[in-house]
Amino acid sequence: MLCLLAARHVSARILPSMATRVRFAPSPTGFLHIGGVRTALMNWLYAQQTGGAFLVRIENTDTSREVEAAAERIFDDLRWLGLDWDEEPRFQLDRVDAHREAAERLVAEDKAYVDEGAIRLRMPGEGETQWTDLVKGTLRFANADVKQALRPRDDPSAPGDMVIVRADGRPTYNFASPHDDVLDGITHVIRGDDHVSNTPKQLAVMRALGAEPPQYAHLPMVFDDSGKKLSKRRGAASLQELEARRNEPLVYLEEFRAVGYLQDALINHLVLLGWSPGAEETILPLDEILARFRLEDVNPSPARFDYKRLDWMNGVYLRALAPEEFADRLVAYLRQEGYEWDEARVRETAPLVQEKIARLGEYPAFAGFFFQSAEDVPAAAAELDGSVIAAAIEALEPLDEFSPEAIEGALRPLPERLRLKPRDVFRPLYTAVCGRPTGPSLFHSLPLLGKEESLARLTRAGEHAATASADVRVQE
RNA sequence: GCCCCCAUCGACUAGCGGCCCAGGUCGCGGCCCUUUCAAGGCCGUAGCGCGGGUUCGAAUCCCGCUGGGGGCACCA
Repeated sequence: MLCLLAARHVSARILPSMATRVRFAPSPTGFLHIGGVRTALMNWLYAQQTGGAFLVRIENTDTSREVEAAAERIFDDLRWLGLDWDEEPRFQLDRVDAHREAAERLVAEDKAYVDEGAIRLRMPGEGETQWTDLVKGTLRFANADVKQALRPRDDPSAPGDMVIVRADGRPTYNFASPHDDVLDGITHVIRGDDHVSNTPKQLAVMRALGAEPPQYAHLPMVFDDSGKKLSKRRGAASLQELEARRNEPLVYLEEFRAVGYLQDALINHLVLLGWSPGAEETILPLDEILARFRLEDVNPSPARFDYKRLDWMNGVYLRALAPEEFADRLVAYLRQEGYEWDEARVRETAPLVQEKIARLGEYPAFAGFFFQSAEDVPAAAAELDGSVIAAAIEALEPLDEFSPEAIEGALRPLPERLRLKPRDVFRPLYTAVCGRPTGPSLFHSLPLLGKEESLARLTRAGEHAATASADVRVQE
């Protein structure tokens, strides 16, 4: 038992010395899916750990402006996450000629044949195809079953040989992909679970090509909250757009970016989907992940994407940032999201919100009142309390120095004086100043607004409170 | 329909035959702290899908069932 354990770890260390090459191969359809991001991450981690190369291959079927744009977005997403790749990204379509020639060679060797203009690979009808998957262990398929699956359901007399080049000359995915892997010298194919049943077909291609097959690692799927596969849907790339339909779960990396998650938190959360360091730790900075991640330890069962846990984790990372770093991130984030707010003011207010928000995207709603004038701050009458506000005005009015300490000295005694709970005093005040019952420390926010503006807001809110209660009385 | 995979608290997981009347984290509940809200502290909640084996002993090994998922094209 002991030596078995040892062997497992030894093999993981020895294999890498043979210059591993892995690849992430997204298709350029729309946005980069978060499940794909995890696949990319695990490929990248493996390459980093083994000193190998991480390649990106765009599996495009055509070359259009859309493909170009989608590829560019994928590169941008990977760069944003810090998953930098080696060598120039490949485009599958750039190698159609090579694929076609390889297929023709197979025909010449009688390993494939032409059928109604298409080229089909002769598939073995007996025996089985098996491989040792790095995460799933030994996987085996009866060759007869593989063939059977290749026949259309309504045509049991079909040959059951895989088309590798279509009649129109375009190579098929299950031929192009393994051939690309051969051409790129890929040693480890790390990809989603949904490719398991493609693997025997691709191994058949490898075999026919006379190539040494790579190691395979099939990562379990990522499900959404409801336990279904994270589905593709219309992507949204801006905070406003996402807020408009906030009940939809995020699925694309751009969406996670748009609501203000940090790279480190996202990576930390993603790597914990299907893998655990074994020890009782949850917060793992990248260097820690790099030191401890083992592809062999990824567990084979599917995982749900836990949004609440991500929020918690993002908050942890946000709070751990040095204040200047936090401000930098916030400024960059707001700029990216199109807020043209005064940078100096954002920086001033940043320390007041750092401990309060879990995502950078919460800032506009939480601290937007700093960028509004008294008239624009919404007056939520229900939360207001005229007498409390009047007392606050009275306490603040005489202050010469409008400092946090002075304000605290003036407001802190209010609950006791009014014989109210602190909560019943401060919620109305927050509402008056921030437009909602919660916000960053009043003592620190008011000096930033200035005495005049602060009193203006309180006064205005006081009037609202008065008319509101008058309305109520009239109705009664 | 056929093939393949998976199965520990609500979620992510630790567990590799005795150290487990199952541990950690999120969530949820309570209490404390508190200028609102958070954050923080403390306490609590809750799980080995079912049935058979194997074994002195099983969450851990084997078989079956059930449940979930993935895949079955001249799509990628």
